Amino acid sequence: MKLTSKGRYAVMALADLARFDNISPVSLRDISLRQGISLDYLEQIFSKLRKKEIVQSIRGTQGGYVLNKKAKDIKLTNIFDAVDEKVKTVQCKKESKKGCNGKSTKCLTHNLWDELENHINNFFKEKSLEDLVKENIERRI
Amino acid sequence: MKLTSKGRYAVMALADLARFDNISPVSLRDISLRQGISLDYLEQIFSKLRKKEIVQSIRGTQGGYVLNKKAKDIKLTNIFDAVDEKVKTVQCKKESKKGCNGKSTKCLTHNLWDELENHINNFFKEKSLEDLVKENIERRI
DNA sequence: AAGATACTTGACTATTTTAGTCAGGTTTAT
DNA sequence: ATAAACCTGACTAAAATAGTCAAGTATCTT
Ligand code: FES
Ligand code: FES
Repeated sequence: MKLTSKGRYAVMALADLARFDNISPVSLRDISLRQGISLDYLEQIFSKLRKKEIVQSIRGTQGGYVLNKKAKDIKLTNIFDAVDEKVKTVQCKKESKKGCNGKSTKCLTHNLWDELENHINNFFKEKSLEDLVKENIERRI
Repeated sequence: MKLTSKGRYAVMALADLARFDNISPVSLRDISLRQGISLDYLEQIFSKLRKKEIVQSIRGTQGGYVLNKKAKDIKLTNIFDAVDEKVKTVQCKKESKKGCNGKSTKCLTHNLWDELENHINNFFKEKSLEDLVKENIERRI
């Protein structure tokens, strides 16, 4: 069970963005250099973030991206949702009555994995981008 | 972020095993049929579980596997450990002082992912095989 | 108006990981 | 003897991931 780069980079890039976007738009090039993430890959990620209205783009020279909401209103859930980083623990389709083994009842572990999924998602629902930025400022002092 | 089959099957198979192993050894063939898991794959998994002393094997006709500890002393952590299903959220090497971006300090999100890793592992540390068996018995009533 | 910067889009590909399969064993109860 | 079941290691197909690449378009600065 591991976190993929897409999710990791999305949060990392937004954490970087959130520190400066009140001054001026932040270009992906800068984020790429500061965070060591491929520019082309960042573009894919920000395209999704923009479509889900987490960031706003400003084209042209001196352009870049800015947050589209307050940092405290952007939860990790929203970010992960936007870039399709999903938590998947059960194997079956949740809506279906059928189990993952093809049988007509849910398997022995279905409830367990469902609990796990909720457990993980709770973490993402609680944490906001603001929490992350604050923590980094404190560390720096 | 998703759970892999290896971890899922390991727990599923042990949950099945735990229900009957007090009567007689449970053969992988039976588990394979009941849970719909490939026999060959189960053998790989149980080889690891045996090496980590979670199950004990009994060879020959009428053989099979039995738990090597009490169900309440087998935590999900132990199972996942045995089959190398690890939770990996940070990208860097934890021991190292270096960050995942190659720089000399940890990245902006390192602490966040570390928290997440602990959050998930706590779930695995608390849940035992006994919990799982009990839950299934209750559901059945 | 020109040039540079930076966003936009979609297709393509290499690498890695996962999820098995396969072929050949060995042990032991009956 | 023979069948049931464990044991081992190597091999492979499929899927997912993590990018790259190419060809744009918009806007600011000079
Ligand atoms: S995970 Fe849902 S039935 Fe097995
Ligand atoms: S995850 Fe550890 S430094 Fe980025």
